[in-house]
Amino acid sequence: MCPPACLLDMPELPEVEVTRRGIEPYVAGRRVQRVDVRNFALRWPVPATLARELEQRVIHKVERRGKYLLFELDDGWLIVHLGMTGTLRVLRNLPALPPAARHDHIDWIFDEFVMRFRDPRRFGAVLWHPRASGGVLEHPLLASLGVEPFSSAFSGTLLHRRTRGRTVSIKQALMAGDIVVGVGNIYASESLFRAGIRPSTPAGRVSLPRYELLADAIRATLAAAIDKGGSTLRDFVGSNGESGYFQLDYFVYDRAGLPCHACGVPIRHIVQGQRSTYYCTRCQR
DNA sequence: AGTTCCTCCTGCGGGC
DNA sequence: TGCCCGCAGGAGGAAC
Repeated sequence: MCPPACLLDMPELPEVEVTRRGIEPYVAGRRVQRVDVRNFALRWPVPATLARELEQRVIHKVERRGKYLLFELDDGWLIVHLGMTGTLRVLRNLPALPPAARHDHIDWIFDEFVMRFRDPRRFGAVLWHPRASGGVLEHPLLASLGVEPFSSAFSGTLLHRRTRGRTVSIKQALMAGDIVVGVGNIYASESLFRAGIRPSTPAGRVSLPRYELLADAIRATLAAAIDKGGSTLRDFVGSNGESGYFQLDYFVYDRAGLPCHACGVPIRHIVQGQRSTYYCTRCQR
């Protein structure tokens, strides 16, 4: 069972979006003075040229695609994925800048603040995509991603169409990221509860009306999490080294054996694709 | 093409 | 108290 502290360290789309909103006002339009890479061994090696590409260059804006953060510069994009335990923080109190701790792998040093990447488990990634290689969405990691859940392209119809003939469970199909992005392990369980769909149902056997409910449930779940994060945004951008991640009151996630908030039946825990799933045996059929 | 399995890494908790 | 072991997880990539 995942201990509570672990839950605070799992960035899904809402956490990534809240991070983007937290740092964008600081870095947009600002010039990177220096880049300090202390550990190049993330999920993929940090490019040896990272400092050379970024130093003395201006970051124009910060966008998000799925769970990837995209920092646009003149000559290319800095791509950051937070993995499981990654955080990006803005440290403004330079005279009292905390010394880099064991898992503080990269600092981007600006005139008036430092942006620091911490990632204890190093499942995160920090990459560079030169403009000469095309738009950032052509990057191999981004090119085949599914649609954004808040875009007009995302709908029950899309979920229905893209799952015809698929035998994989609906929960695993949601998490795969090739149909819709940003629905990780926690919010997959939560969204399926809201939609009243059993996570083990083969994706190809979920009806269109139920997919319409699911699309709404996914948007509602993610939006609620982003709102919650927005209300605690100040905790993200501070001078201390705390995580700052937020946590919704989950309907089912990590609540094995506890009563369903809707009907009181104990929440069940199963494993799908080596990942924990939680659901209500009465509310989800 | 679709599905399943493996892998990276560290912190935490259980068992002794 | 301390040590060893096993597990969790995002998601790409290999193997069917």
